[in-house]
Amino acid sequence: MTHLTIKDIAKLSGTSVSTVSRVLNNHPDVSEKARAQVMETVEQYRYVPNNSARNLVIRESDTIAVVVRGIANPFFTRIIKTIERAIYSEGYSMSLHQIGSSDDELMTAAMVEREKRLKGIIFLGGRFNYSPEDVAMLRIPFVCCTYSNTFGALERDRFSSVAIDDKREAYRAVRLLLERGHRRIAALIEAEDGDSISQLRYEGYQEALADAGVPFDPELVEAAGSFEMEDAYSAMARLQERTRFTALFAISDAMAMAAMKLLFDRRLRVPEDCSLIAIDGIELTNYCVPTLTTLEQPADEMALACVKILVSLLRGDGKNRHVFMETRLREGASVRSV
Amino acid sequence: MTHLTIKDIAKLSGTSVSTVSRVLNNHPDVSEKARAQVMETVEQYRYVPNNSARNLVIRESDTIAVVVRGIANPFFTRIIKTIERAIYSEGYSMSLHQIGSSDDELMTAAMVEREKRLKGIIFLGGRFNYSPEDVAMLRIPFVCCTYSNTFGALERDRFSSVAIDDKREAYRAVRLLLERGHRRIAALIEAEDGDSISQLRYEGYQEALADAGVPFDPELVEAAGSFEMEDAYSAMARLQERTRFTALFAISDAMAMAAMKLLFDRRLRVPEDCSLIAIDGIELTNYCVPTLTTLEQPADEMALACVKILVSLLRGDGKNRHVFMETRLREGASVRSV
DNA sequence: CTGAAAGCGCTAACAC
DNA sequence: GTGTTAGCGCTTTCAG
Repeated sequence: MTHLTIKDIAKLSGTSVSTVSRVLNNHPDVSEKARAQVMETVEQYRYVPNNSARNLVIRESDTIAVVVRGIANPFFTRIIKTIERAIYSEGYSMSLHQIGSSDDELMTAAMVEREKRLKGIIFLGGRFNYSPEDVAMLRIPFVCCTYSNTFGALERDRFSSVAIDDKREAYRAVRLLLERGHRRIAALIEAEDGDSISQLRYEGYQEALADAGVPFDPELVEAAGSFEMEDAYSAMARLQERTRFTALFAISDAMAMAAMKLLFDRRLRVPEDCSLIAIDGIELTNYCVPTLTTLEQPADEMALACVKILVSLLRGDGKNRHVFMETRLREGASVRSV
Repeated sequence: MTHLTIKDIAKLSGTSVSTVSRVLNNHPDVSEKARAQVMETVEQYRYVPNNSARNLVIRESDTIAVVVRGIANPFFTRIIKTIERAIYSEGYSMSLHQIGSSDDELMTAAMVEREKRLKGIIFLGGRFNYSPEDVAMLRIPFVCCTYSNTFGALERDRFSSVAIDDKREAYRAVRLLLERGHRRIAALIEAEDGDSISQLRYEGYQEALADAGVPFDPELVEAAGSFEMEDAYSAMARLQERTRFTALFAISDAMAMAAMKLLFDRRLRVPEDCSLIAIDGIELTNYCVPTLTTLEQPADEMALACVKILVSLLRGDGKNRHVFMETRLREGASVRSV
C-alpha cells in the first residue's frame, strides 16, 4: 500500500473510520480520549487524507473557484489577493486555477465544478464571445472579471460581469492627449480585431480622433500581435521608424513601458519627444522612469464587486448584474502639452 | 440530480458504463457504432466527467505537480512555461499549484500527491529549512527549483535541487562594483536573517567587502522587510536619507527597480550619482530606464534541469542531485566606474 | 466487443 | 459517543 487510508488510521488508533472522520473534520461528538488517540496516530504516521475521496462523497462545498487566464498578467495578481480575502470573509473558500492561453476556461471550470462541488466561479480574463451552448456545461453562477461577453450571443441574465468600459476609457485616454494639444497620436495595439480587449480599446481610440475631427491615419497604428512586452517593443520600433507623432496611446501599461524603453534606446525622451498614455494602472508603472500616466482600473473595487455579486447570487437574494467601473486618471510624468 | 454521471450517459446512449468509460478514455476495443453513439449523447448533454471519481480509482497517473510559492514572482513565470513544455515532451503531464505565503508547500504537495496519484513534484520557491520529519509526508521524488535546503537538516540524498549559489553570485555582483572602483556600496535586502535567499545574498555582499578589505558599515545596509517593490522603495528612501554611497547592491531585480525609481524621484541619476546592480535577470529589467545591470539566472536551463533530474529519478536511472548553475552577467547601463 | 460487479478512500446516515 | 454500512462516480478486471 502506498498511502495510509482512514481505515488504517482507524485500526492503528483502535477506533473506527467514522470516529477518525469526525476527529479530522472537527465534529463535536467525539470523546476527548478518542480524539487524542486519533490525533496521535495521525501525527505519528503523518496521515494525509485523500481529497478526491472526500470531494467525491460530499454533497456540496463552500468553494468558489477563480479561474485565471494568463499567469503572467501583473494586473490580476492584485485582484486575486483581494478576491481571496473577500471570499474568505464571506465564509466561503477559494480555489485558484491557472489556465494556459490554449486552454478553455469554460471546460476547466466545468471540470472543477464537478470535482470540488463548487458553489460559484469567477473568471479573471477570458474570451469575449461565449455562446449559450458554451456555458451549458456550467450549472452554477459565474461572474466575468475585467471583461464582459461583448462579442458573444450569451443572454445577459445568464451571467454577471465586472469590468471597465474599455472603449469609453480608451476614448478618455486619447481625448486627454487631444486636449493637451496633440494631433498626431499613434496607437500601439495587439490586433485590430479578434474580439479582445485590444479591439475595444482601439475602437475608443478611433472614436476619440473622429469626434475631435482628427483624420484617422492607419500609418499611426501598429499591432504587436500579442500583449507581450517584447512584441510591443518591436512594434514600437516599426512605428517609430515609419512615421512621426507627438504622442502614443498604448492599450496596456506593459506595452507602454516597452514603448518607453524603445524611445529611450533611440535617444528620444518622454514626454519631451513623445507623450505616453495607457490603461491599467499596474503597480509597476509607479516604478518606471518617468512615471507613466495611465487610467487606473479600480482593481480592489472590481474584485470586491465580483465577490459581492456572486455571493448574493448564491444566497438567492440577487440577480445577474453587469457592472462597469470607471477608471481613475493617475497622472504620471509621461504626458506634456504641445 | 445536479450533474449527469457516467451511468446516465450509459442509459441515455443505450450502452453500459464500461463502454462509455472506454470511449471517454480512447480505448481501442469499442465498436465504431458504440463509440459514435456515446459521443453523440456526451455532446448532446454536455457531459463532463467527475475528476475526483476518476482520480480516486486510478492506481497511478503520469502527473508531475509544480508547487509555486508566490504568485507575483515574475521570475517564476518564465520557468513555469519551460517546465511545462519539458514535462509534456517527456510524456508526463503537469499540474500547477499556487500557494499563498502562509501555506505550507509540503502539506499542499502531500495532499495533491494523494489526490492526483502524482509521480513527482517540483517546488518553485519554498522554505530553506526542511527537516526529515517535514518531508515524511511525501512518498515521491521532488526537486527544489531556485533554492536548496541550505538551512535544514534534511539529508541531501532525500531530495534534489537546482539553483544558483546565491551567496557566491552576490559575491560576484558586489565584486564587480568593487572592481569598478566603488568603495561605499550599499545593500538593499529583505532581512538580515530568516533562512532566506536574502540572507544568502547578503552574506555574499559581506564576504565580498571583507575580501576586498572594505570595512563593513551597517549604515549602508537597509532591510525592506519583504520582497515587495513598495517596501523596497521605502527602504531605499531611508537608506538614501541616512548616508551616502556611490553604488547599491540590491538582492533582487524588482527591489533594484524600486530603488532606481526612488533615486529618480530624488533627482539622482543612475549610474552617474549611484550605480546599481542586482540578481535575477527578469525580463522587466530590459525595459527599465536605464537598463539594469544584473546577474541573470539561467531560467530555461534551470527549468530543464529540474525536469531532467525528476524524470530520471522516476525512470529509476538516476539519483538525487544538487545542481548549482552559474548566472550570466547581463550588462545594462546602471553601473559606471569611479 | 460488451456488461456486471468490485472496489478506490471518504462522509454521513443509521443503529446501537 | 461510537461503529457499521451504503454509497459518491469512476476504472477495470473478469466473464460472456
